[in-house]
Amino acid sequence: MRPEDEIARRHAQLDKLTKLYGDPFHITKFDKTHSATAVKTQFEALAAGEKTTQQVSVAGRVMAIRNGGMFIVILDDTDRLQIFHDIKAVTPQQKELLDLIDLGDIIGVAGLVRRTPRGEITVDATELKILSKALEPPPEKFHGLKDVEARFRHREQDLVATPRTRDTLRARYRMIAGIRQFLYERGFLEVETPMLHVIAGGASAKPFVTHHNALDLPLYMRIAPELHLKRLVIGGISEKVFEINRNFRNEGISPRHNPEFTMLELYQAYVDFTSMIEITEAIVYHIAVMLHGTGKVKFGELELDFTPPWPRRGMVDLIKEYTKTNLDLYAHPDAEDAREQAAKIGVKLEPGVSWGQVVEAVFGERVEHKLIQPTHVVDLPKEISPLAKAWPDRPHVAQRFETFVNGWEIANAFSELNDPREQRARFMEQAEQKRGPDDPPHPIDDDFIKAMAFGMPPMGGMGMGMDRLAMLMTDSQSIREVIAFPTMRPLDK
RNA sequence: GACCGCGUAGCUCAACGGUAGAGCAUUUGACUUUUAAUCAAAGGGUUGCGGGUUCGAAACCCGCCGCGGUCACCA
Repeated sequence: MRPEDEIARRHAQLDKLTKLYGDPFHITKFDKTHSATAVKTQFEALAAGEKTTQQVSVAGRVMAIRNGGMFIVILDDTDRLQIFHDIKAVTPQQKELLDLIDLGDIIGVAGLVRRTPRGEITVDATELKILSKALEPPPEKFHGLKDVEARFRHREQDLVATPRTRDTLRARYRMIAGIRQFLYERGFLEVETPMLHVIAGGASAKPFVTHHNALDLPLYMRIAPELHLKRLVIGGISEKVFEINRNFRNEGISPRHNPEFTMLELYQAYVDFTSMIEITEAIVYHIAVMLHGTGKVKFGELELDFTPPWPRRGMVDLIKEYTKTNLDLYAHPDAEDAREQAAKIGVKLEPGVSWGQVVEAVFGERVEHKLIQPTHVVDLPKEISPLAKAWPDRPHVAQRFETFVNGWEIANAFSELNDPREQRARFMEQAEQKRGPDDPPHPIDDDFIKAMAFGMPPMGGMGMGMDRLAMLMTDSQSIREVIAFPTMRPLDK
Protein backbone atom coordinates (compact mmCIF):
# COMPACT_ATOMS: atom_id res chain seq x y z
CA MET A 1 0.00 0.00 0.00
CA ARG A 2 1.35 3.40 -0.92
CA PRO A 3 1.62 6.02 1.82
CA GLU A 4 -1.10 8.13 0.26
CA ASP A 5 -3.26 5.00 0.23
CA GLU A 6 -2.73 4.66 3.97
CA ILE A 7 -3.97 8.19 4.46
CA ALA A 8 -6.89 7.53 2.15
CA ARG A 9 -7.68 4.41 4.14
CA ARG A 10 -7.75 6.43 7.34
CA HIS A 11 -10.07 8.98 5.74
CA ALA A 12 -12.33 6.10 4.74
CA GLN A 13 -12.24 4.83 8.31
CA LEU A 14 -13.26 8.29 9.49
CA ASP A 15 -16.11 8.42 6.99
CA LYS A 16 -17.40 5.07 8.14
CA LEU A 17 -17.05 6.05 11.79
CA THR A 18 -18.91 9.29 11.13
CA LYS A 19 -21.71 7.44 9.36
CA LEU A 20 -22.16 4.88 12.14
CA TYR A 21 -21.42 6.89 15.29
CA GLY A 22 -21.33 10.53 14.28
CA ASP A 23 -18.39 12.77 13.50
CA PRO A 24 -15.73 12.16 16.17
CA PHE A 25 -14.50 15.70 15.70
CA HIS A 26 -17.81 16.93 17.09
CA ILE A 27 -16.96 15.36 20.43
CA THR A 28 -16.01 18.03 22.94
CA LYS A 29 -15.36 16.12 26.15
CA PHE A 30 -14.88 12.79 27.78
CA ASP A 31 -15.43 12.04 31.44
CA LYS A 32 -12.06 10.63 32.48
CA THR A 33 -11.82 9.33 36.03
CA HIS A 34 -8.29 7.94 36.06
CA SER A 35 -4.96 8.53 34.46
CA ALA A 36 -2.99 5.46 33.39
CA THR A 37 -0.72 5.92 36.39
CA ALA A 38 -3.69 6.39 38.72
CA VAL A 39 -5.14 3.06 37.60
CA LYS A 40 -1.82 1.28 38.04
CA THR A 41 -1.22 2.87 41.43
CA GLN A 42 -4.71 2.31 42.81
CA PHE A 43 -4.78 -1.33 41.79
CA GLU A 44 -1.17 -2.16 42.43
CA ALA A 45 -2.08 -4.73 45.06
CA LEU A 46 -4.03 -6.94 42.64
CA ALA A 47 -2.57 -10.39 42.18
CA ALA A 48 -1.95 -11.84 38.73
CA GLY A 49 -5.26 -13.04 37.33
CA GLU A 50 -7.29 -11.14 39.92
CA LYS A 51 -10.37 -9.23 38.73
CA THR A 52 -12.31 -6.35 40.28
CA THR A 53 -15.72 -4.81 39.81
CA GLN A 54 -14.16 -1.36 39.98
CA GLN A 55 -15.20 0.84 37.08
CA VAL A 56 -12.70 3.34 35.69
CA SER A 57 -12.77 5.66 32.73
CA VAL A 58 -9.53 6.31 30.88
CA ALA A 59 -8.47 7.95 27.65
CA GLY A 60 -5.37 8.29 25.52
CA ARG A 61 -3.66 7.66 22.22
CA VAL A 62 -3.70 4.18 20.69
CA MET A 63 -0.09 2.95 20.63
CA ALA A 64 -0.58 -0.74 19.84
CA ILE A 65 -3.38 -3.04 18.72
CA ARG A 66 -2.81 -6.76 19.24
CA ASN A 67 -4.83 -9.87 18.52
CA GLY A 68 -7.28 -8.08 16.30
CA GLY A 69 -8.27 -5.52 18.89
CA MET A 70 -8.34 -7.86 21.85
CA PHE A 71 -5.51 -5.85 23.40
CA ILE A 72 -5.14 -2.14 22.83
CA VAL A 73 -2.41 -0.09 24.48
CA ILE A 74 -3.13 3.57 25.07
CA LEU A 75 -0.76 6.31 26.15
CA ASP A 76 -1.83 9.32 28.17
CA ASP A 77 0.28 12.01 29.79
CA THR A 78 1.25 9.69 32.61
CA ASP A 79 1.86 6.23 31.20
CA ARG A 80 0.73 3.43 28.93
CA LEU A 81 -2.28 1.33 29.84
CA GLN A 82 -3.65 -1.88 28.38
CA ILE A 83 -7.29 -2.18 27.31
CA PHE A 84 -8.93 -5.59 26.82
CA HIS A 85 -11.88 -6.76 24.77
CA ASP A 86 -12.96 -10.38 24.93
CA ILE A 87 -12.94 -10.88 21.21
CA LYS A 88 -15.07 -14.01 21.43
CA ALA A 89 -17.78 -12.25 23.40
CA VAL A 90 -18.06 -8.93 21.60
CA THR A 91 -21.14 -8.11 19.61
CA PRO A 92 -20.86 -7.52 15.85
CA GLN A 93 -21.39 -3.82 16.54
CA GLN A 94 -18.50 -3.76 19.01
CA LYS A 95 -16.29 -5.65 16.58
CA GLU A 96 -17.15 -3.13 13.87
CA LEU A 97 -16.13 -0.25 16.16
CA LEU A 98 -12.91 -2.02 17.11
CA ASP A 99 -12.06 -2.37 13.44
CA LEU A 100 -12.43 1.39 13.04
CA ILE A 101 -9.62 2.05 15.52
CA ASP A 102 -6.24 2.82 13.99
CA LEU A 103 -2.87 3.39 15.57
CA GLY A 104 -2.64 6.97 16.71
CA ASP A 105 -6.36 7.49 17.36
CA ILE A 106 -7.50 9.00 20.63
CA ILE A 107 -9.96 6.73 22.41
CA GLY A 108 -11.91 6.81 25.64
CA VAL A 109 -12.68 3.61 27.51
CA ALA A 110 -14.81 2.72 30.50
CA GLY A 111 -14.26 -0.67 32.04
CA LEU A 112 -13.33 -2.88 34.94
CA VAL A 113 -9.83 -3.15 36.28
CA ARG A 114 -8.03 -6.47 36.58
CA ARG A 115 -4.53 -7.83 36.49
CA THR A 116 -3.92 -10.31 33.69
CA PRO A 117 -2.35 -13.71 34.39
CA ARG A 118 0.83 -12.27 32.85
CA GLY A 119 0.77 -9.49 35.44
CA GLU A 120 -0.39 -6.47 33.45
CA ILE A 121 -2.92 -4.05 34.94
CA THR A 122 -5.67 -3.96 32.33
CA VAL A 123 -9.05 -2.35 31.80
CA ASP A 124 -11.72 -4.77 30.55
CA ALA A 125 -13.67 -2.43 28.30
CA THR A 126 -17.39 -2.14 28.74
CA GLU A 127 -17.65 1.06 26.70
CA LEU A 128 -15.42 2.35 23.96
CA LYS A 129 -15.47 5.64 22.14
CA ILE A 130 -13.20 6.91 19.40
CA LEU A 131 -12.69 10.49 20.50
CA SER A 132 -10.47 11.60 17.64
CA LYS A 133 -9.07 10.05 14.46
CA ALA A 134 -5.44 10.16 13.42
CA LEU A 135 -5.48 10.73 9.68
CA GLU A 136 -1.71 10.28 9.47
CA PRO A 137 0.07 7.18 10.76
CA PRO A 138 2.34 7.37 13.82
CA PRO A 139 6.09 6.59 13.64
CA GLU A 140 7.36 3.03 13.89
CA LYS A 141 6.15 1.52 17.13
CA PHE A 142 9.38 0.05 18.42
CA HIS A 143 12.24 2.14 17.06
CA GLY A 144 10.23 5.35 17.17
CA LEU A 145 11.41 8.51 15.48
CA LYS A 146 15.20 8.45 15.19
CA ASP A 147 15.83 11.03 12.51
CA VAL A 148 16.83 14.13 14.47
CA GLU A 149 15.52 16.47 11.84
CA ALA A 150 12.11 14.81 11.86
CA ARG A 151 12.12 14.82 15.66
CA PHE A 152 12.66 18.58 15.86
CA ARG A 153 10.37 19.45 12.97
CA HIS A 154 7.53 17.32 14.33
CA ARG A 155 7.97 17.48 18.05
CA GLU A 156 4.45 16.17 18.67
CA GLN A 157 5.39 12.91 16.94
CA ASP A 158 8.66 12.84 18.83
CA LEU A 159 6.83 13.31 22.12
CA VAL A 160 4.51 10.42 21.36
CA ALA A 161 7.26 8.13 20.10
CA THR A 162 10.21 8.97 22.35
CA PRO A 163 9.90 8.64 26.14
CA ARG A 164 13.23 10.42 26.55
CA THR A 165 11.84 13.50 24.83
CA ARG A 166 8.87 13.58 27.19
CA ASP A 167 11.18 13.23 30.19
CA THR A 168 13.61 15.88 28.99
CA LEU A 169 11.08 18.55 28.13
CA ARG A 170 9.03 17.88 31.26
CA ALA A 171 12.19 18.20 33.35
CA ARG A 172 12.97 21.50 31.67
CA TYR A 173 9.54 22.93 32.45
CA ARG A 174 9.59 21.57 35.99
CA MET A 175 13.00 23.14 36.43
CA ILE A 176 11.75 26.56 35.37
CA ALA A 177 8.68 26.25 37.57
CA GLY A 178 10.96 25.14 40.42
CA ILE A 179 13.15 28.20 40.03
CA ARG A 180 10.12 30.48 40.01
CA GLN A 181 8.84 28.85 43.17
CA PHE A 182 12.27 29.09 44.80
CA LEU A 183 12.43 32.82 44.08
CA TYR A 184 8.85 33.51 45.14
CA GLU A 185 9.62 31.89 48.47
CA ARG A 186 12.59 34.23 48.89
CA GLY A 187 10.50 37.31 48.31
CA PHE A 188 11.36 38.01 44.69
CA LEU A 189 8.73 39.64 42.52
CA GLU A 190 8.42 38.21 39.04
CA VAL A 191 8.13 41.03 36.53
CA GLU A 192 7.86 41.47 32.77
CA THR A 193 9.86 43.89 30.68
CA PRO A 194 9.72 44.69 26.97
CA MET A 195 10.75 42.24 24.30
CA LEU A 196 10.64 44.99 21.67
CA HIS A 197 13.40 47.47 22.26
CA VAL A 198 14.16 50.75 20.58
CA ILE A 199 17.79 50.14 21.58
CA ALA A 200 18.92 46.55 22.12
CA GLY A 201 21.08 46.92 25.19
CA GLY A 202 22.22 45.03 28.26
CA ALA A 203 24.54 42.71 26.36
CA SER A 204 26.72 42.64 23.31
CA ALA A 205 25.09 40.62 20.57
CA LYS A 206 23.52 41.18 17.20
CA PRO A 207 19.80 41.75 17.57
CA PHE A 208 16.93 40.73 15.34
CA VAL A 209 15.42 43.78 13.70
CA THR A 210 11.72 44.23 13.17
CA HIS A 211 9.46 47.12 12.32
CA HIS A 212 6.40 48.71 13.88
CA ASN A 213 4.06 49.83 11.13
CA ALA A 214 1.91 52.37 12.97
CA LEU A 215 4.89 54.05 14.58
CA ASP A 216 6.97 53.52 11.42
CA LEU A 217 9.79 52.63 13.74
CA PRO A 218 12.53 50.03 13.61
CA LEU A 219 12.41 47.86 16.73
CA TYR A 220 14.83 45.27 18.04
CA MET A 221 14.03 42.00 19.71
CA ARG A 222 15.68 42.22 23.08
CA ILE A 223 19.10 40.69 23.63
CA ALA A 224 18.77 41.07 27.43
CA PRO A 225 16.21 42.42 29.92
CA GLU A 226 18.90 43.85 32.20
CA LEU A 227 18.39 47.58 31.77
CA HIS A 228 14.64 47.54 32.26
CA LEU A 229 14.90 45.26 35.28
CA LYS A 230 17.26 47.73 36.94
CA ARG A 231 14.84 50.54 36.17
CA LEU A 232 12.11 48.63 38.00
CA VAL A 233 14.32 48.28 41.06
CA ILE A 234 15.26 51.97 40.78
CA GLY A 235 11.55 52.74 40.85
CA GLY A 236 11.19 50.66 43.98
CA ILE A 237 8.58 48.23 42.69
CA SER A 238 10.45 45.65 44.72
CA GLU A 239 13.94 45.34 46.11
CA LYS A 240 14.06 41.85 44.65
CA VAL A 241 12.88 41.27 41.09
CA PHE A 242 13.36 38.57 38.52
CA GLU A 243 12.26 37.69 35.03
CA ILE A 244 12.42 34.34 33.27
CA ASN A 245 11.84 34.86 29.60
CA ARG A 246 13.22 34.80 26.12
CA ASN A 247 16.18 36.68 24.72
CA PHE A 248 16.93 36.81 21.01
CA ARG A 249 20.39 36.94 19.54
CA ASN A 250 21.07 37.00 15.84
CA GLU A 251 24.19 34.85 16.04
CA GLY A 252 25.22 31.44 14.84
CA ILE A 253 23.34 28.28 15.74
CA SER A 254 25.27 25.53 17.51
CA PRO A 255 24.64 22.67 19.94
CA ARG A 256 24.78 25.33 22.66
CA HIS A 257 23.14 28.28 20.90
CA ASN A 258 19.57 28.77 19.75
CA PRO A 259 18.52 32.15 18.32
CA GLU A 260 15.88 32.47 21.03
CA PHE A 261 16.78 31.22 24.46
CA THR A 262 15.45 31.56 27.97
CA MET A 263 17.25 33.53 30.63
CA LEU A 264 16.70 34.07 34.28
CA GLU A 265 17.77 37.49 35.39
CA LEU A 266 17.40 38.62 38.97
CA TYR A 267 18.30 41.77 40.85
CA GLN A 268 18.46 42.39 44.56
CA ALA A 269 19.02 45.77 46.17
CA TYR A 270 21.54 46.27 48.96
CA VAL A 271 23.61 43.17 48.24
CA ASP A 272 26.76 42.67 46.22
CA PHE A 273 27.94 39.98 43.82
CA THR A 274 28.91 37.63 46.64
CA SER A 275 25.22 37.28 47.48
CA MET A 276 24.69 36.47 43.82
CA ILE A 277 27.21 33.65 44.14
CA GLU A 278 25.22 32.24 47.02
CA ILE A 279 21.90 32.45 45.25
CA THR A 280 23.35 30.97 42.06
CA GLU A 281 24.58 27.97 43.98
CA ALA A 282 21.34 27.68 45.91
CA ILE A 283 19.17 27.76 42.78
CA VAL A 284 21.18 25.17 40.88
CA TYR A 285 21.57 22.88 43.85
CA HIS A 286 17.85 23.15 44.59
CA ILE A 287 17.01 22.14 41.02
CA ALA A 288 19.47 19.25 41.02
CA VAL A 289 17.92 17.90 44.20
CA MET A 290 14.40 18.49 42.91
CA LEU A 291 15.07 16.56 39.70
CA HIS A 292 17.60 13.98 40.87
CA GLY A 293 17.33 13.86 44.65
CA THR A 294 21.00 14.78 44.94
CA GLY A 295 23.44 17.51 44.00
CA LYS A 296 25.40 14.98 41.94
CA VAL A 297 24.16 14.83 38.38
CA LYS A 298 25.25 12.50 35.61
CA PHE A 299 26.16 14.24 32.40
CA GLY A 300 27.53 12.04 29.64
CA GLU A 301 30.58 10.37 31.12
CA LEU A 302 30.77 13.01 33.84
CA GLU A 303 29.32 13.36 37.29
CA LEU A 304 28.77 17.03 38.02
CA ASP A 305 28.60 17.92 41.69
CA PHE A 306 26.47 20.97 42.35
CA THR A 307 26.73 20.75 46.12
CA PRO A 308 27.69 24.22 47.41
CA PRO A 309 30.00 25.91 47.86
CA TRP A 310 31.71 25.97 44.48
CA PRO A 311 35.28 27.16 44.04
CA ARG A 312 35.88 30.83 43.23
CA ARG A 313 38.87 31.40 41.00
CA GLY A 314 40.37 34.57 39.60
CA MET A 315 40.29 34.78 35.82
CA VAL A 316 43.90 35.88 35.51
CA ASP A 317 45.00 33.23 38.01
CA LEU A 318 43.22 30.54 36.03
CA ILE A 319 45.00 31.69 32.88
CA LYS A 320 48.28 31.37 34.69
CA GLU A 321 47.39 27.91 35.89
CA TYR A 322 45.93 26.48 32.71
CA THR A 323 48.39 27.90 30.21
CA LYS A 324 51.25 26.56 32.35
CA THR A 325 53.31 29.50 31.22
CA ASN A 326 53.38 31.53 34.39
CA LEU A 327 51.69 34.24 32.37
CA ASP A 328 50.44 36.83 34.84
CA LEU A 329 48.45 39.34 32.86
CA TYR A 330 48.18 41.55 35.94
CA ALA A 331 51.89 42.15 35.43
CA HIS A 332 51.13 43.40 31.91
CA PRO A 333 48.46 46.05 32.41
CA ASP A 334 49.30 47.77 29.15
CA ALA A 335 46.99 46.51 26.42
CA GLU A 336 49.65 46.23 23.73
CA ASP A 337 52.03 44.53 26.12
CA ALA A 338 49.33 42.07 27.16
CA ARG A 339 48.52 41.41 23.52
CA GLU A 340 52.14 40.52 22.86
CA GLN A 341 52.20 38.19 25.85
CA ALA A 342 49.06 36.48 24.54
CA ALA A 343 50.61 36.15 21.10
CA LYS A 344 53.62 34.40 22.67
CA ILE A 345 51.34 31.60 23.85
CA GLY A 346 49.54 31.46 20.54
CA VAL A 347 46.47 33.62 21.19
CA LYS A 348 46.45 36.08 18.30
CA LEU A 349 44.47 39.31 18.61
CA GLU A 350 43.91 42.36 16.45
CA PRO A 351 45.85 45.48 17.44
CA GLY A 352 43.76 47.96 19.38
CA VAL A 353 42.05 45.52 21.71
CA SER A 354 41.88 46.44 25.38
CA TRP A 355 43.69 44.69 28.21
CA GLY A 356 40.40 43.19 29.27
CA GLN A 357 39.72 41.80 25.83
CA VAL A 358 43.12 40.13 25.88
CA VAL A 359 42.37 38.50 29.22
CA GLU A 360 38.97 37.43 28.00
CA ALA A 361 40.34 35.98 24.77
CA VAL A 362 43.10 34.00 26.47
CA PHE A 363 40.65 32.73 29.05
CA GLY A 364 38.14 31.78 26.37
CA GLU A 365 40.71 29.93 24.33
CA ARG A 366 42.77 28.25 27.02
CA VAL A 367 40.70 27.91 30.16
CA GLU A 368 36.96 28.05 29.66
CA HIS A 369 36.41 24.61 28.14
CA LYS A 370 38.45 22.99 30.90
CA LEU A 371 36.21 24.19 33.74
CA ILE A 372 34.10 21.08 34.11
CA GLN A 373 32.90 21.06 37.71
CA PRO A 374 30.94 24.16 38.78
CA THR A 375 33.39 27.04 39.16
CA HIS A 376 32.86 30.73 39.74
CA VAL A 377 35.37 32.75 37.78
CA VAL A 378 35.86 36.04 39.62
CA ASP A 379 37.87 39.20 39.04
CA LEU A 380 36.89 39.74 35.45
CA PRO A 381 38.37 42.75 33.67
CA LYS A 382 36.38 45.95 34.05
CA GLU A 383 36.77 46.63 30.33
CA ILE A 384 34.59 43.68 29.41
CA SER A 385 32.13 44.43 32.23
CA PRO A 386 30.53 47.75 31.33
CA LEU A 387 27.62 47.34 33.74
CA ALA A 388 29.61 46.17 36.76
CA LYS A 389 31.28 48.05 39.56
CA ALA A 390 35.05 47.90 39.67
CA TRP A 391 36.95 47.41 42.91
CA PRO A 392 37.97 50.84 44.26
CA ASP A 393 41.44 49.53 45.01
CA ARG A 394 41.73 47.47 41.81
CA PRO A 395 40.33 49.70 39.07
CA HIS A 396 40.97 47.15 36.28
CA VAL A 397 38.91 44.49 37.99
CA ALA A 398 35.13 44.21 38.13
CA GLN A 399 33.12 42.92 41.06
CA ARG A 400 31.79 40.22 38.86
CA PHE A 401 31.76 36.46 38.37
CA GLU A 402 30.85 34.04 35.65
CA THR A 403 29.95 30.50 36.56
CA PHE A 404 31.19 27.69 34.35
CA VAL A 405 30.04 24.09 34.21
CA ASN A 406 31.18 21.55 31.64
CA GLY A 407 33.08 24.36 29.94
CA TRP A 408 29.94 26.43 29.45
CA GLU A 409 29.08 29.76 30.97
CA ILE A 410 25.82 29.22 32.81
CA ALA A 411 25.68 32.33 34.98
CA ASN A 412 27.00 35.85 34.94
CA ALA A 413 26.62 38.30 37.81
CA PHE A 414 28.02 41.40 39.35
CA SER A 415 27.74 44.23 41.79
CA GLU A 416 25.79 46.52 39.53
CA LEU A 417 27.33 49.82 38.59
CA ASN A 418 25.08 52.60 39.89
CA ASP A 419 27.11 55.73 39.17
CA PRO A 420 25.46 57.31 36.12
CA ARG A 421 28.56 59.36 35.27
CA GLU A 422 30.68 56.24 35.26
CA GLN A 423 28.01 54.32 33.36
CA ARG A 424 27.96 56.91 30.59
CA ALA A 425 31.74 56.81 30.36
CA ARG A 426 31.69 53.00 30.17
CA PHE A 427 29.09 53.06 27.42
CA MET A 428 31.14 55.59 25.48
CA GLU A 429 34.18 53.38 25.86
CA GLN A 430 32.16 50.36 24.77
CA ALA A 431 30.87 52.23 21.74
CA GLU A 432 34.43 52.85 20.62
CA GLN A 433 35.72 49.38 21.35
CA LYS A 434 36.93 47.23 18.51
CA ARG A 435 34.21 44.84 17.39
CA GLY A 436 33.59 42.76 14.34
CA PRO A 437 33.95 44.48 10.96
CA ASP A 438 30.22 44.40 10.20
CA ASP A 439 29.00 45.16 13.69
CA PRO A 440 27.29 48.46 14.29
CA PRO A 441 28.58 50.45 17.28
CA HIS A 442 26.88 49.99 20.60
CA PRO A 443 24.20 52.64 20.88
CA ILE A 444 23.98 54.42 24.20
CA ASP A 445 20.74 54.03 26.12
CA ASP A 446 20.18 57.50 27.53
CA ASP A 447 16.92 56.53 29.19
CA PHE A 448 18.79 53.97 31.21
CA ILE A 449 21.47 56.44 32.27
CA LYS A 450 18.78 58.95 33.19
CA ALA A 451 17.07 56.28 35.29
CA MET A 452 20.34 55.58 37.05
CA ALA A 453 20.78 59.31 37.67
CA PHE A 454 17.42 59.24 39.43
CA GLY A 455 19.15 57.24 42.14
CA MET A 456 19.86 53.53 41.96
CA PRO A 457 20.46 51.57 45.13
CA PRO A 458 23.53 49.40 45.28
CA MET A 459 22.46 45.99 44.06
CA GLY A 460 23.59 42.62 42.87
CA GLY A 461 22.33 41.13 39.64
CA MET A 462 22.62 37.70 38.08
CA GLY A 463 21.73 36.10 34.78
CA MET A 464 21.47 32.37 34.20
CA GLY A 465 20.83 30.53 30.95
CA MET A 466 17.88 28.23 31.45
CA ASP A 467 18.52 26.18 28.33
CA ARG A 468 22.08 25.25 29.25
CA LEU A 469 21.05 24.52 32.80
CA ALA A 470 18.30 22.29 31.44
CA MET A 471 20.89 20.51 29.28
CA LEU A 472 23.06 19.83 32.32
CA MET A 473 20.10 18.63 34.35
CA THR A 474 18.79 16.29 31.64
CA ASP A 475 22.05 14.90 30.26
CA SER A 476 21.34 16.53 26.90
CA GLN A 477 24.23 17.15 24.54
CA SER A 478 22.34 19.60 22.33
CA ILE A 479 20.37 22.70 23.28
CA ARG A 480 17.75 21.61 20.77
CA GLU A 481 16.84 18.66 22.97
CA VAL A 482 15.68 21.00 25.74
CA ILE A 483 13.78 23.39 23.48
CA ALA A 484 10.40 22.09 22.35
CA PHE A 485 10.56 23.77 18.96
CA PRO A 486 14.15 24.71 18.13
CA THR A 487 14.69 27.12 15.28
CA MET A 488 14.80 25.22 11.96
CA ARG A 489 15.23 26.36 8.43
CA PRO A 490 11.92 25.69 6.67
CA LEU A 491 11.71 23.10 3.95
CA ASP A 492 10.47 24.32 0.60
CA LYS A 493 6.75 23.71 0.31
C1' G B 1 30.28 31.69 7.04
C1' A B 2 34.25 27.38 6.28
C1' C B 3 35.27 22.22 6.52
C1' C B 4 33.65 17.06 7.32
C1' G B 5 29.59 13.62 7.32
C1' C B 6 24.59 12.15 6.29
C1' G B 7 19.87 12.08 3.09
C1' U B 8 16.94 4.81 0.15
C1' A B 9 9.13 2.70 1.27
C1' G B 10 4.95 6.38 6.23
C1' C B 11 8.89 4.79 10.27
C1' U B 12 13.72 1.91 11.54
C1' C B 13 17.49 0.20 8.41
C1' A B 14 20.13 -3.02 4.15
C1' A B 15 22.03 -3.18 -0.97
C1' C B 16 30.87 -4.68 -4.68
C1' G B 17 29.19 0.45 -10.40
C1' G B 18 25.17 -4.85 -12.68
C1' U B 19 17.09 -6.59 -11.85
C1' A B 20 16.37 -1.46 -5.12
C1' G B 21 15.47 -5.34 -0.22
C1' A B 22 14.06 -6.50 5.17
C1' G B 23 11.38 -5.41 9.79
C1' C B 24 7.44 -2.33 11.67
C1' A B 25 3.05 -0.10 9.63
C1' U B 26 -1.02 -1.19 5.77
C1' U B 27 -4.35 -4.97 3.18
C1' U B 28 -6.24 -10.28 3.02
C1' G B 29 -6.46 -14.89 5.61
C1' A B 30 -5.31 -17.95 10.06
C1' C B 31 -4.75 -17.96 15.36
C1' U B 32 -6.84 -15.83 19.88
C1' U B 33 -4.98 -13.79 27.21
C1' U B 34 -1.30 -10.71 24.17
C1' U B 35 2.43 -7.20 25.72
C1' A B 36 8.18 -5.38 19.90
C1' A B 37 1.91 -10.98 19.82
C1' U B 38 2.56 -15.04 16.17
C1' C B 39 1.98 -17.56 11.22
C1' A B 40 0.91 -17.23 5.71
C1' A B 41 0.38 -14.05 1.59
C1' A B 42 -0.12 -9.21 -0.96
C1' G B 43 0.53 -4.17 -2.08
C1' G B 44 3.83 -0.09 -1.31
C1' G B 45 10.10 3.48 -4.32
C1' U B 46 11.17 10.37 -8.70
C1' U B 47 17.10 6.25 -3.74
C1' G B 48 16.56 14.85 -1.22
C1' C B 49 16.66 18.02 -6.10
C1' G B 50 19.27 19.13 -10.82
C1' G B 51 23.13 18.00 -14.11
C1' G B 52 27.42 14.85 -15.64
C1' U B 53 30.65 10.24 -16.30
C1' U B 54 29.35 5.14 -17.79
C1' C B 55 26.84 -0.08 -21.95
C1' G B 56 24.76 0.42 -16.96
C1' A B 57 24.50 5.06 -11.09
C1' A B 58 21.27 4.61 -4.73
C1' A B 59 26.68 4.12 -5.21
C1' C B 60 31.50 7.90 -8.92
C1' C B 61 31.94 13.58 -10.24
C1' C B 62 29.76 18.82 -10.08
C1' G B 63 25.98 22.20 -8.32
C1' C B 64 21.81 23.08 -5.13
C1' C B 65 18.50 21.99 -0.74
C1' G B 66 17.96 20.09 4.26
C1' C B 67 20.05 18.01 8.72
C1' G B 68 24.12 16.71 12.01
C1' G B 69 29.20 17.50 13.75
C1' U B 70 33.67 20.59 14.15
C1' C B 71 35.45 25.43 13.76
C1' A B 72 34.37 30.63 13.34
C1' C B 73 30.88 34.01 15.53
C1' C B 74 28.77 34.62 20.47
C1' A B 75 31.40 40.21 26.94
